[in-house]
Amino acid sequence: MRTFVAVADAGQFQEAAIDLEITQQAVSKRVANLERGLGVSLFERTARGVRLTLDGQAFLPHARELLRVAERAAVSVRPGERALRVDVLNRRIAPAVALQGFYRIHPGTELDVVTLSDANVETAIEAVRAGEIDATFRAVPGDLPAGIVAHRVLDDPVQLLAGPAHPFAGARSLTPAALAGHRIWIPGIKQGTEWAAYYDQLAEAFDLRIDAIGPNFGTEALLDAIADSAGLATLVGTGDRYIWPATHDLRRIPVTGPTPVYPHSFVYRADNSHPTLAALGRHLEAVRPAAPAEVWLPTWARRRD
Amino acid sequence: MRTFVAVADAGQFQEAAIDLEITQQAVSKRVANLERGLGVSLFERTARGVRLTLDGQAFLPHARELLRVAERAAVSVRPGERALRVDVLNRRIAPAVALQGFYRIHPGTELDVVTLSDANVETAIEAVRAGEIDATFRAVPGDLPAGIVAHRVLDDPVQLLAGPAHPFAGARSLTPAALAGHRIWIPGIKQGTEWAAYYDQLAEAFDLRIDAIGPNFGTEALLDAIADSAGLATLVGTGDRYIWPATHDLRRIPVTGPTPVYPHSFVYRADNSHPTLAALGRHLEAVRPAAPAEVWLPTWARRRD
DNA sequence: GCGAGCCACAACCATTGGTTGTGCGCCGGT
DNA sequence: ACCGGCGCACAACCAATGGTTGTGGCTCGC
Repeated sequence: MRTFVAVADAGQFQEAAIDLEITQQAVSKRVANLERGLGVSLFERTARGVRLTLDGQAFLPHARELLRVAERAAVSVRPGERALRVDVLNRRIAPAVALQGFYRIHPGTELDVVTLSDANVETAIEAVRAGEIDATFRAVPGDLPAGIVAHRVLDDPVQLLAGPAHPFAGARSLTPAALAGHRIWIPGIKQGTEWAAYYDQLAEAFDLRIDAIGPNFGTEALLDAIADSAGLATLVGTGDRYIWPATHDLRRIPVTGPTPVYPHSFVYRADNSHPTLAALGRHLEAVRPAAPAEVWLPTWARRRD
Repeated sequence: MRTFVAVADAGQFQEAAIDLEITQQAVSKRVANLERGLGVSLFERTARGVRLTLDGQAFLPHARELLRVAERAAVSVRPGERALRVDVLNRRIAPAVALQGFYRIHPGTELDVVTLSDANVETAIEAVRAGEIDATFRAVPGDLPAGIVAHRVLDDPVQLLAGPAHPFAGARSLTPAALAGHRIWIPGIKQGTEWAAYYDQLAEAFDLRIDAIGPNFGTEALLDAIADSAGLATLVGTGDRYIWPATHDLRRIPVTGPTPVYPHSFVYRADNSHPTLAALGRHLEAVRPAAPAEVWLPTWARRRD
């Protein structure tokens, strides 16, 4: 491909060969192979060099695009000059949606969204410190190491997600206290994470019955189960993006009085000068949702930073 | 790359190997080579298969994009299913600009803009008939073969392009008759083309002195010459896109009373059912410029079709 | 008509990328 | 605790690829 583009630019095999630091015969072979593979002729051979055929002209911009994409792919993993790499707990929760919003406003930005495997807030912060990732969205219960900063950019109100047969299915809103004793499952929760710590404290505060999860068959299975159940519901973030079939007829019921919110912080190294990091930080400030009137937060998050 | 994506999808080398119809060892080698080339590790090897590393996660979307682009590149030259291929006389004149406008409104459309080499209207129409190209923008002086249709989509008013020292440099507009006797060069004109036929008739109608071009050193050289000359000017289309340095201080002077217009037709096969062709046709109708009050057209274009 | 310039073909060889065979580590069942 | 199955990596081997040099034929300009 690179050879094809070089020849198209040079207008002759000879010169392209010099540019590529190979022999003219090698260029000839490469182009012949490419033409054979595509089944069309890309150049008209003339006495003074070559000229693109119609197929060649049509192919050229695609070839250039391919080289661009290949270059970007290589850059995406080259330490030092790589795209901004941001970790999210999973790709369906509010921070991932916020990142998508950022990308929509700044299309073409070099941004890689990843998910650390088997990570909790400590290992994620360690990954930030080590430079493995540029930033992470986490709830931060403890203290931060020196050089790491965190901004509370997304306090996401919790909602009940329930099927049509659930007693609260028709409610406009409900209080956390009203949930006492009801069975609640949380999708994808893992012990030892800050996510679990949050729901542990929430359960304790309002006497909720958040079931320890048995085998995790994935979010789809959970949503299926909720849709069919009169006794089972789940808690999700307002900004989360869970997609379920319309036939499930699931309802989101806001929780107020107080509103439990999940305190997502944007965590990064203070000395990271990646330009996209700064732009993303500004964007997150700008779209920061307004806080509900009366909120419930875990003890470790009550002083807002 | 394909192997990397297959492994990422399958979650293990073994299964990817079956999908790709090669051995597990070959997959292992390919991935190892890719990792060596990139200088990073893409997978964590586990007992039950593999899992993407952070670098792998960042790399994966780029790899998918690369495969998409490669596929599109191959399709672009595959007869029968290829992108709409449209010929323009050159990439700077109004039809090319119109195509760009179409692409801006319909981004991602499979559209290839090409330029037939050494073609005049007859050979271009023959190329349309043969299916080499889907459509061409041409002025059509003669009759069309059966099955080929042409729509006058773009009557482009001619303007004088002159340097600051030219006698008409300060004029707001001028009549074609006023140009009688003045030296005029036309960029890139070739004898035997419909382009030349148009200017031949225009010259005859108003007693213009359109110089047969000597050696053609390209448009840039022509613009340079005009910028410095008091006696030399050129005629360009209103919709043309010629870029020149600001220091040249070139001026476009509208020609009216009557306004010579160049009648670009959109020419294609009536039986071509390419969806993009229909969309492009509709777009061209929609953006069709209003005709000036009093126009001059060559005799063969006076009945508008 | 002839030389210069450029591309294609042929012969040859190093490297690559595939195969088969094998070893090792991890997890799960007995 | 041990054993067996599963899955990846390494080694040896071989065919195919992709480079090289050498040469021939074509076209254009002098």
